[in-house]
Formats: sequence, structure tokens, C-alpha cells
Amino acid sequence: MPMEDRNTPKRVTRRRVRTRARLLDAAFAVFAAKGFGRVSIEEVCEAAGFSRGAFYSNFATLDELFFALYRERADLIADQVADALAQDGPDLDVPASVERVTEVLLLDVDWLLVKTDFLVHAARDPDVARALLDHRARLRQAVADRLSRARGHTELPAVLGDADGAARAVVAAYDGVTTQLLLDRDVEAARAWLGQLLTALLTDGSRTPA
Amino acid sequence: MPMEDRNTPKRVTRRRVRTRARLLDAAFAVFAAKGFGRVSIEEVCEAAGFSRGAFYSNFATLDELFFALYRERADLIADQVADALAQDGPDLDVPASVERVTEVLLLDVDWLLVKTDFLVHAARDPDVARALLDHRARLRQAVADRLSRARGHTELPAVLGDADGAARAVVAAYDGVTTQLLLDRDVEAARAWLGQLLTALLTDGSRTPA
DNA sequence: CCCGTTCGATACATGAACGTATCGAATACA
DNA sequence: TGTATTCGATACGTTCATGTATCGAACGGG
Repeated sequence: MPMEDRNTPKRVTRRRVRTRARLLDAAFAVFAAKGFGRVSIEEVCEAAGFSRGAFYSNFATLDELFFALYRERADLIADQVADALAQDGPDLDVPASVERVTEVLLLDVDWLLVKTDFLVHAARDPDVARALLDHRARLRQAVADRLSRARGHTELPAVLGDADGAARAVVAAYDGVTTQLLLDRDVEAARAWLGQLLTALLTDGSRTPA
Repeated sequence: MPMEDRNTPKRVTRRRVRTRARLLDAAFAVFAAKGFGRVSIEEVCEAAGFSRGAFYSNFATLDELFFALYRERADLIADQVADALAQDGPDLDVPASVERVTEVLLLDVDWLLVKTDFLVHAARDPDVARALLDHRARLRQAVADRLSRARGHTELPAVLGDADGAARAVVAAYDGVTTQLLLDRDVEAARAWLGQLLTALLTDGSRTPA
């Protein structure tokens, strides 16, 4: 019983949630600009217009803040992707779906920067890695559901295994294109390239791409 | 003339090159274990069995060491890939080539960790990004050469554009699989998965994968 | 074998970031 | 509106990493 009541104030002020939100937003900006590894607690506070007291009142460590930040934004993206996938009917219009999903996934380079920082972070912390894997699995599942729902209606996807295999391929393509985008910063090219890759993967090889 | 002679000792001791090498090796180990962002100069020196004096005698900053480290290892890998690609005759045996290249590229998780750290680093420094892009272009070119050399001998690759497009797809697949591998640390699965992806990309869709 | 040069260790000074403890102000609830 | 509680600012001590300056030892050329 004396466990787990460490940080549970009885009354949660609305001021508190606003500061927390401002801290998270500021952290996003600073992380995107300088990289998680090069950011100090004070920098985040300064960007948010607070003193370190505010930080320590809301988070125990920078890692904790980073985790919360990632979770927040990642959930948001996941919802947007789900929406984009659910948008057209039972027939799967591959180019249109790809277009919409691509729009969501490669919109914000800053997010890709922060996400990659988080990947690097997760790669060395099993707990964080588990969380990231869960999130990726959710996204992949959404894609797989969409693909299998379209089976029979539209042509069957590709030479990869089942719908789950195809979904894994989609995720891999996304990750691969992201890597390139981080280096050349050419969002338009990345979007076109990801579209090309995805249609190539999800479409029978007999078709000509464009 | 007074420019550019800042760090050019007339006699280069052989002791110096050994220390430099030991520093790079130690840095690799420490970077892989903790991540570039969480490593101090002193930690590298300690791991190498030196004092900070040795470091400052060889490098000006941690970034500089990181750059040298990346260059060294990346060139090594590039050579190995080139070898793996040159190994079979004018006919391209896709599964065999994929097998060999995959062996090289997904052998060492530590290297993937450091490489990803470097990617994150490069994503925020245009100069470093250029260097990384150059290196990637070299690799991609090797793949493209190999593919176009096989054109006509073997079936033509895929629905993607020319050989260069196919090579870009190969690199993207590699990057995508790397991301997953960093999280689940399952080298065997990653290798199998990359093989499946690559054969799917480089082979006509009419074939069954395995 | 000797000597000038180079290398790396040591000592030092400096600054940055951290975590805590405390205090006044803002807030929620009666 | 009064009051207890929570929130965030401030000040402090501490640790840690950095960069430099100096010195002795290793090294290579003669």
C-alpha cells in the first residue's frame, strides 16, 4: 500500500496539465533541433518558459519526458493512419490509400527526427524497445487488417506471404524511406519514392508502375 | 601558408597510430554499448587504457573521432559488400548474392547501433550528412552496377525503374530491416526477412518466394 | 649512443548540468 | 471568501566533464 502513491497528488491542478503540455511541446522542438542526446533539462525548460522546478515537479528524468512525448505523438499518428486506411470502401484502392497514408507518415520531418532518436534510445533499453515494438505492431496490424479486408475484393497483394507479411513489408519500406529522407531532407522525393515502393510491393509484378 | 599546418607533425610515430587505433576500437565498443550521446571523452579513454591527454593529442573533439570511426568501418563494410557482389559470374544468382550480401550487412548488431547513431548525428549536420550520403551512394552504385551487369543474362529485375531504381529499393529494404533488427535483436529473423524482401523485389512477381 | 622531437600522463582551472530544499504564489474546494 | 494544498521559482551544494598547460618518458634520426 505505501507503494505506488509516490507521485499522486490528490488534487490535479489544471495549471499542471498546461505546464506539462508546454514542456512536452518545447521538448519536441528542442529535441528535433538538437537531438535528444545533446539536450539538457534546462534547455527544455528555457524553451518552454519555465524554470527547472517545473520540470522536476512533472518528470523525474529527461528519459521519462522523452517517453511521454513519444507516446503522445505516436498515438496521434497511429490514429491518423487508421483514419487514412479506413477512408475508402471495402475495395482497396492501392494508389489512393498509399497516397493518403504517405501524406500522414512523411509529413513532418521533425517528427521523423525525434522518432529516430527514440529508436536509438530504445535500441539500448529493453523496456523502451518493448514499448516501441508494441506501437509498431499496432500500426502493422492496422495495415494488415486493411489488406486482408480487401482480399478477394481486389487482386491479392503480392508474392510475400500473407497479409501480415505484406504489412511487414510496408513498414520496412516506410522505415527505409525514412532513413533516406533524414539525410537528404527531400520530403517530396521521399513521398514519391515511398509511393512507388509500396505500389510495387502491393501490386502484382506484371503491372507497369506509372 | 601558415594555414593547414596546425596538426601535421613532421615525424609520425608508430606508437601514435597504435594509440589512435586503440582509441577508435574502444570508442566503437563504448558507443555501441551506451550510444554516442551518452558517452564522454573520458569513458573512451578509460576503455582504451589511456588518459585524456592521449585523446586530445589525436582528436580535437568527440565528433571528430566519431567521424573517423564511421569512415573506417564503413569503408571496410563497403569493400566486403563489393567482394560479395563480385563473387559470382556474369549471371546473377539472386538468392545466392542476397545470401552473401545479407551475411555481410547484418552480421554485427553493434555496427548497426553505431551506424544508426551516426545517422541521427548526420541528420542534423549537413556536412556529416553529405559524407553519409556519399557513402550510401557508393554502396548503391555497387548494387546498381551488379544488377545492370546481369541484365539480359538473367531475367530483368522488377517493376521498379532502371537498375538504379532497383538498387535504391535494395538499400531501402536494408534500412527498413535494420530498424526492426535494432528493436528485436533477432539477427537470424532479420536476415531471413531481408532475403525474402530482396528476392521479392528483384524477382518477377509471378514466382513463388520459397 | 645521443639528442631533439613527439607522445601521452598529470594537475589544474573552469563551467555546465544536476538534484534538492525551501519559499511564495496560484489554485481548488468548502 | 477563507484556507489548505499544490505548483513552480529560486538558491544552494555537488558532481562531472571539459580543455589547457606542463612535464617526463618514449621514440626516431643521426
